[in-house]
Amino acid sequence: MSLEPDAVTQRQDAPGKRLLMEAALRLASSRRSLSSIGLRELAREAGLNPNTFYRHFADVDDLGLAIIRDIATQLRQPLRELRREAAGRAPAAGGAAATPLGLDFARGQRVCEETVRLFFDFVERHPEAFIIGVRELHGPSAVLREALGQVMDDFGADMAEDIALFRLLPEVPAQEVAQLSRLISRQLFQLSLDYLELPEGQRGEVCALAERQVLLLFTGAAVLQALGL
Amino acid sequence: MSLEPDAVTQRQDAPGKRLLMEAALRLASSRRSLSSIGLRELAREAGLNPNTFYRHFADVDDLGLAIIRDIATQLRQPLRELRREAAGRAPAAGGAAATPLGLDFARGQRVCEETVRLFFDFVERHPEAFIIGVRELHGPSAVLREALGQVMDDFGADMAEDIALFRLLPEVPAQEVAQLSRLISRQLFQLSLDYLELPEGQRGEVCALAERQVLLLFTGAAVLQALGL
DNA sequence: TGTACATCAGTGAACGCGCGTTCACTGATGTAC
DNA sequence: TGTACATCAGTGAACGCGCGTTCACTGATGTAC
Repeated sequence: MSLEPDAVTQRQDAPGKRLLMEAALRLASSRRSLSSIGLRELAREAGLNPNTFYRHFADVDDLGLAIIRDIATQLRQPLRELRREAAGRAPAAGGAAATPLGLDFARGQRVCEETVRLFFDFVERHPEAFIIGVRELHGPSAVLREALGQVMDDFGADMAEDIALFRLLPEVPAQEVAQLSRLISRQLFQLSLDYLELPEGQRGEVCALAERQVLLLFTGAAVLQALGL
Repeated sequence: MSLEPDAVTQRQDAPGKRLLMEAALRLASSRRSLSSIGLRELAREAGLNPNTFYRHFADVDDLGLAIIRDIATQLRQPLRELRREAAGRAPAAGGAAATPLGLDFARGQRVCEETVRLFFDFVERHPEAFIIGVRELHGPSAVLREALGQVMDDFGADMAEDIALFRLLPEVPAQEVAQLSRLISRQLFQLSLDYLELPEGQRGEVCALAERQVLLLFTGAAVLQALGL
């Protein structure tokens, strides 16, 4: 079950296939959208014959799907581990006195901070993946949009599972947590682009903004639930 | 000051320029991203000679900017009016008893519902504008991204101004309201794509989800403020 | 162990086509006198 | 009021180029017997 993150699709692939996917990653993140990459442009970037493309992919959408699957596999498991690491480092509060509205604010805040910070560290190490992911989520190809929507929802589902596991929102029903997680997941992905666009020095601001927003959403969900709305 | 929404740039423009912009709107929303539209493809769609493009625009980004300016002008004022209409229809609660945490929940909820519903009605009448807006916000052209980011922030600033005007978050400082408004503004634009992608029957769900999210954010902001975090 | 054959990633030349861009032109509208 | 000229949106032909796709080929690897 737990293979090395980048081994699943890549190790057994032909070198040319890998070269093409890496070239597409490079081109799509810096210059253009995935669907508008030219086949010859791609081959040039990969240092291969234009024709080689057809040995591995039916068309550009096919390549896009392969890349998305690859990215999703590379990101999903590490992101879970990040979250569990963060939750593990922020122990639960002692008494019920510290938990108004059934919310352990201090712990929630610490987990948010930790997770968000680790998330953006991770963004910094995989810029292309995030640029392409967010861009194609609203891109012109319906096939890729759908695939990426699914990936995002999977991330959201993971997050919801962890929120339940660590009892971060004990009073809130599962379906609400799921919606909240999807919203946070998408929002963090959006912010990852802002993060990458800024120069080194100002990235901390995006991080702080994200922490604040996540805390805001957790609080809102807990309070609305407590008020029975 | 208050010109007709679509008169500002269009009435004085040459017919060919209008035809080209409308053709680009049609193509970019249905098929491709703005920056990947071919100049001849565009001319064909507009029923004009390919050459005519150069009479009005320097390059494709130039056309994109013109379209964005046009869209922003068409949307901004009507959106404000929508919000004021909604706020006007939801009168303030009577006593302080109904306003725990300094929040008039009943009124806030009604204003959210009304505004969000009117917003999605509006989305339904201008689908191309929203599709292009959100797509290019994360598209490959840095020039267009920047221009659209500015537009979104302007929308957010309008919203913040109205929140202050109608005293929907009286306890929350202006800067927090501004951040909250930007977040809501972006989130609603994102959701507008989901809305448009669904068939008629399921669109209500997106609307309900949006209402819930906006309420969640308002609540979170008010509570965090009240708790002094 | 050796030989014959199949598989398959990658090559290189060639095709027809649509692209962006240029040029010189037309014809309508506005303006000077 | 009429004539001459300038402006400018839109036209049509032509250019060279890079594109996607095809074909027949090579050479390495694996496999059957």
